[in-house]
Amino acid sequence: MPTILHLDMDAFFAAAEQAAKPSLRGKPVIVGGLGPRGVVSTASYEARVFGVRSAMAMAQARRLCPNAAYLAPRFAVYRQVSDIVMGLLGALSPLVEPLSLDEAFVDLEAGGVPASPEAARAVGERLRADIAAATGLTGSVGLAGSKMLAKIASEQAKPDGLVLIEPGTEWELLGPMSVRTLPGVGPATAEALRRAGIHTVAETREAGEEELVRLLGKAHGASLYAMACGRDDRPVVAERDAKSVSVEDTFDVDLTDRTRVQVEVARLADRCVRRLREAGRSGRTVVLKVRRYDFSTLTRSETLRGPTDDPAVVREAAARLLEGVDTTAGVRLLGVGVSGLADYTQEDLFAQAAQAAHEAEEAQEVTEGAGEAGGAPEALPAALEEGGEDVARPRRWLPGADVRHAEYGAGWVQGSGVGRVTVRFEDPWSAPGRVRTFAVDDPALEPSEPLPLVRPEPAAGPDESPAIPDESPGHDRDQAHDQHQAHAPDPGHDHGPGHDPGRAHDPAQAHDRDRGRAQPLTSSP
DNA sequence: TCTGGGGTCCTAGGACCC
DNA sequence: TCTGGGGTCCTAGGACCC
Repeated sequence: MPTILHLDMDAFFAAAEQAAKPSLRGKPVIVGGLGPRGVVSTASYEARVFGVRSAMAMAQARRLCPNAAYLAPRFAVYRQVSDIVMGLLGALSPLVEPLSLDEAFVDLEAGGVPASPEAARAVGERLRADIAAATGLTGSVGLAGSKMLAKIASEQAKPDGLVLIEPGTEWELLGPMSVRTLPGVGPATAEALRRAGIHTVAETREAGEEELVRLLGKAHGASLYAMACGRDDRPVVAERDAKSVSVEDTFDVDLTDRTRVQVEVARLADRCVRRLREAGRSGRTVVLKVRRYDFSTLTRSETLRGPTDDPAVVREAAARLLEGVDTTAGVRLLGVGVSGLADYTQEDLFAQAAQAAHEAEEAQEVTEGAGEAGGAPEALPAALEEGGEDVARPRRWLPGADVRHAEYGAGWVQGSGVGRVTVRFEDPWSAPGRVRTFAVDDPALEPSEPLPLVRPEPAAGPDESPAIPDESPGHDRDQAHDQHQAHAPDPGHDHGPGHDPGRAHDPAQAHDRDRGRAQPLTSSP
């Protein structure tokens, strides 16, 4: 019986941008890292027509689709939308397993949905309608008796559809499909299977478990055989505790200066600890990751005597690990992680005491003013340094970013370069807006918070409308927009000078691997 | 202008212990 | 005292996923 539902939002990041920016609807939109080493997170269906795909180098995307809008990801927006969607899933069942911001499994049986195809289909269709109403975006739903099949179903449903796999039809359905369809089969496994003459799921079954174990190892071979036979009893697991926390940066230009490498490792250690603390955790194993100029990657790790969330301890461990790594030929990526996580409360007393002493010391330093470079390690200096080296640092206007102009109201950055920034003035509920250009340091222009994609209900009953956090006061501004003539956008070309080379642009990104045919998006509510 | 960032799980060898 | 046989922890690397 189809008791598992898999939801996958369609071209999530790109669709959210199209919903937020009326001038981009129906046009190719590519969201990802905009720097010289960026990759595509999500391409809208209009961009996929040109061959642009997730995980593709941004440089290649620009060659394939030079007229697309190229935007930096706005995670705050995607998280907001995701929270709304996950909330709708939570209403279906207590057993919801999010896989990412835009994807989740739901155990319908645990939610008391009757075990019939009709009931499952009805729930799925209603969910899709609710998502469209609450977010303005479309999602695809797969329904089946297992996680694997539900996911295959949602893939087939894309975009904006629903597919239910009737129990008893799995064997036939799976047989002709590529081995790559099965979870856990990536490029390496597919290649190993290909060399053995195995291309399809049917051929995988025919090979037999023993042969697969011989080819791929015990765990992998056995699970692959089960999957190929349509057997998948993995349960839907609600909330799993994170097992590690890590941060990494790819640099626009390879680092060769040893001191610079050391500085970056210290910064990463601080960022990592900040995230660790936000999660209320501490960890025992510190991991340093180094990707060299030739893309070869190595990790070095050290396990401490007890868990810590002390930035100085992590920084020192990372620095020690770096000592054993030759970086003279150039480093393209550095990362610092912590694993062996424990709850903060399990922090050993000794470390806690040291930590407390440290913080006291540090508080003092801060009050003493611009303390720098002292032998004493300062905790979390990068946190302050990041935005804080204020004064004359020119503002960076990332394509896609929300802005507000004193006179023209809400808009977003279309591009910037040679001392100018181009802004399109429109909001999620307006008609396509007009473009204006300003000096990058125009005081009337300032960064602003994203607006919700769906206009909040004019406060009727507090219980009625979906919860959209409204953190931007005064979003009903004047702004009469020019209806006609939203000329074709052509943003993003000129992210040109004005960015600091040697520094990564958009460290955080995520993925959206859905594939499918092109189809115009209906993103307005 | 080749190849992001944040995770999970598995394997394999050596240390160490019983 | 010639080569045992687990278990567990640690480290390093790799595949895979979104």
